[in-house]
Amino acid sequence: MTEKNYRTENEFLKAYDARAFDRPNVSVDTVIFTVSKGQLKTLIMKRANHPAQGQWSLVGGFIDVHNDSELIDTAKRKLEEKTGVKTPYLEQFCSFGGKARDPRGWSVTTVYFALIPSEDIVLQAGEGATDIKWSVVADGKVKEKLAFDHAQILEGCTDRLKGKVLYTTLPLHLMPEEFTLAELQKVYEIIMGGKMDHKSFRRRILGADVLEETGKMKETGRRPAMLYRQKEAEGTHFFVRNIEGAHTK
Amino acid sequence: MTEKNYRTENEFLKAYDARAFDRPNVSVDTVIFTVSKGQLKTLIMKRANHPAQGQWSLVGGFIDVHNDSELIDTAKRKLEEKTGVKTPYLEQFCSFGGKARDPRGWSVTTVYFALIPSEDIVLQAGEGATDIKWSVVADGKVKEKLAFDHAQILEGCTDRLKGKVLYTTLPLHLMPEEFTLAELQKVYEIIMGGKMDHKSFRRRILGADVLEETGKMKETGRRPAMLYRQKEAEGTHFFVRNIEGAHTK
DNA sequence: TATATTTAATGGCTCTTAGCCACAAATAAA
DNA sequence: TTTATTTGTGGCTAAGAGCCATTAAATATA
Repeated sequence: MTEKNYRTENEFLKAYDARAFDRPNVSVDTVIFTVSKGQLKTLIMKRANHPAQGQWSLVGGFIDVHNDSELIDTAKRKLEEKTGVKTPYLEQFCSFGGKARDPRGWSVTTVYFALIPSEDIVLQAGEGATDIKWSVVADGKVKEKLAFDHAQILEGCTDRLKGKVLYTTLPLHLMPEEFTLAELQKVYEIIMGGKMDHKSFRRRILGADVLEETGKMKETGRRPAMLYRQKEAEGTHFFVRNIEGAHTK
Repeated sequence: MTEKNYRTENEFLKAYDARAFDRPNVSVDTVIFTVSKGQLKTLIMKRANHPAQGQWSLVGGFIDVHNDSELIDTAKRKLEEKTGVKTPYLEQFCSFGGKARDPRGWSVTTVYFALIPSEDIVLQAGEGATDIKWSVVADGKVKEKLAFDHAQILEGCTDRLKGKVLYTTLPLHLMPEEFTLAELQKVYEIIMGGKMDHKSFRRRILGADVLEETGKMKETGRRPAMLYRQKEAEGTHFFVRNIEGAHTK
């Protein structure tokens, strides 16, 4: 970094000038997924300020070096600010960095994705946004034009989600407290974009031993269905075999 | 970001001061894996400068905002500088960021991992390092104490590699131009840390259709073995079913 | 009341592929 | 010629996904 020789590390740190070198901007963006009314949706906001003022973008912002201790804290802070949700499923997706992705110059964004159930969410535009809304994700895209490289980010994130649905129980994080197996299967199918055999699905999910019966039945007008809930302290289950056919990437 | 109102984006960008806000340091670190003499190894360097002067660390460095266009360029630049390898398998692993991981303050590092065949590598300590060497990775750890949070990074990266070996053909990137199936199986076993049935292995790899026979045989002192090479333009193959038993994370 | 319709849940088959183990083939050394 | 060692194949079992028919429980309708 610097060629000057310091005797001790403390001496070096004392003389260290954090602004002596050009460094990229660093932000955290979060692709917030939910499933409601039979559709996969993601949260987008209309930017209040330059650059890309007035354009739709993912939810994100700069790291607050004084209040955030880790990258995920920035993601949690922004997510709670917009949705009020404090304990979502949050997974780091990937980081994007380059000189061309933001007109302000070299920038890096670390992207997380969140899965939240759709019920009881009250959106708040809050700081930096003039509007905020759920937008339907179809084929990895929303109909709105997104600022910066956010369309590409969304597409990558959707691919990751679609991939993981084939061998994990991630969709459980999109479900309300109690749900039927048919409802869960529907969420799988919405994300995958295809039908699943219901016998295979039941065998698979029940075999994973991540659900427990509530004992209650859901009255649907036809034969009632058992209501399940996720077992306490069961993490995401990874299956050793994928649903459906092979996929080579 | 700023509350002041600019009429146009150009006006805003003209007035934009890249150093007006505290921003984290951004670096790229690469966990460079190879397999040689029956062991998984990673490249570590001895730091020439403060902080953590004289300690071993992963290969990495700051982004050169004037010469690197994207994150991966920083990784490639550092990798070529140390090993001379220009076209390795490079995959982004994860980013680590926080206020405590570097004594200079808030920092973010995007970690890549590289897989390179062990032959013909000439190491060069180069800038910022007084020494560089391959160190054996056992159980996700090297015997040297690593600077910053690099031990944790190495462990995470090794887990990712071990996980992917169960359902991909990633180990092909660790092989020389021509190799036998027994040699490839050995590399799988070294990474997994366990034995595989050779019939299953052959069936799996040959069924993936990623290899072609060279026609040449390797004379090993016993029955000669067919030499294979990777098929041109075949990417990493993803199997729909894992090797070995289930793993829940 | 009897029947049709719809959704929930189960039974039972096939097919793919990993695990296992025996055996044949090719080579060098004894 | 025999033995040891490594390469490579054959053939079986087991797990679990795909497929499809059947039964069960509710409502709607004739």
